Amino acid sequence: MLGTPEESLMITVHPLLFDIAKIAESGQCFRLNETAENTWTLVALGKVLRIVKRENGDYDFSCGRSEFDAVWKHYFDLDTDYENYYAKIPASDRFLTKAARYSSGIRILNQDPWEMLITFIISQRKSIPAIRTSVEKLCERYGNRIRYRKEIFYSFPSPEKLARAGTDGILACSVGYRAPYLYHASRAVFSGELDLKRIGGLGDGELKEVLLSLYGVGIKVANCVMLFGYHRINAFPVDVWMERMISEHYRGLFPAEKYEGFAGIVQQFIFFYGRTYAGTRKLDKRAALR
DNA sequence: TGCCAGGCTTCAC
DNA sequence: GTGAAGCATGGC
Repeated sequence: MLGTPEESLMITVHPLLFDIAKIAESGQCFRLNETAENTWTLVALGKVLRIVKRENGDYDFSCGRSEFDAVWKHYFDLDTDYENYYAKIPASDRFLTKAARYSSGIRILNQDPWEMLITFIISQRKSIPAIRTSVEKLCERYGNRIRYRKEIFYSFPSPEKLARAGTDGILACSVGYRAPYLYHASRAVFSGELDLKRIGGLGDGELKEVLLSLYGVGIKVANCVMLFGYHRINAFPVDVWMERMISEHYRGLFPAEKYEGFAGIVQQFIFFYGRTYAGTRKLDKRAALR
């Protein structure tokens, strides 16, 4: 029996400074999961992509060259030379140097602004595993079915689907008090009152202003949407982990102006380092005190 | 079982 | 303008 086209397509690449495991755990995307040893499955842009990491560092992407070049190369930000960013971190900042080294391979993905808006409204006061759960419920309930290698996945729901779901429908996805926020955003986009493509043409300041005008979107969520949905790499989201790191290592004041133009990338290094490495140590300490 | 989580809106003052 | 209270619910 002949396989489907998707089964027969594969491309092998070896991007520099690219680590899919770290990206999956970096807190910027919630639908990239390690589904088997050295194998990750991504649902994004209405597609399913499987990525396998080989022992020699090569990556197999389950798509053809044309799709890789047209879609995924940009999605994973593979045209950007991250070496430039690492080079700009002064050795005098030992903490940031360590965090950047630890986070080496993370890239800021080019994700869908609509998905980022909804996902990061959900994210407030939720842990990353809990965000994944809510997002997945939302997709299963209101997304489109995608059949891939005999498995069923679900695309991210459209603004129309969520707007028609209403607050009660959205509430069934474990989003709690955020349901009205999600409903309002969905209505705004579906009605055309908020044109996510058009605002992509605005400058950073104006873009942030528009995002902040949405019910349920504050400074943190606006910065996340800017960084992860509009690739405004100077956006600098500060959550409880960032506050913790800044408090511990910068006496409460991070010199973001030193990293003008790419502060968001530096932020991602600190966040990832804080939440995984330093965060684990913190948990270990707690366990030791019990 | 209780605490915490990629925060925001509302309401006193 | 500023600070505190209240908010739903899953994961550990």
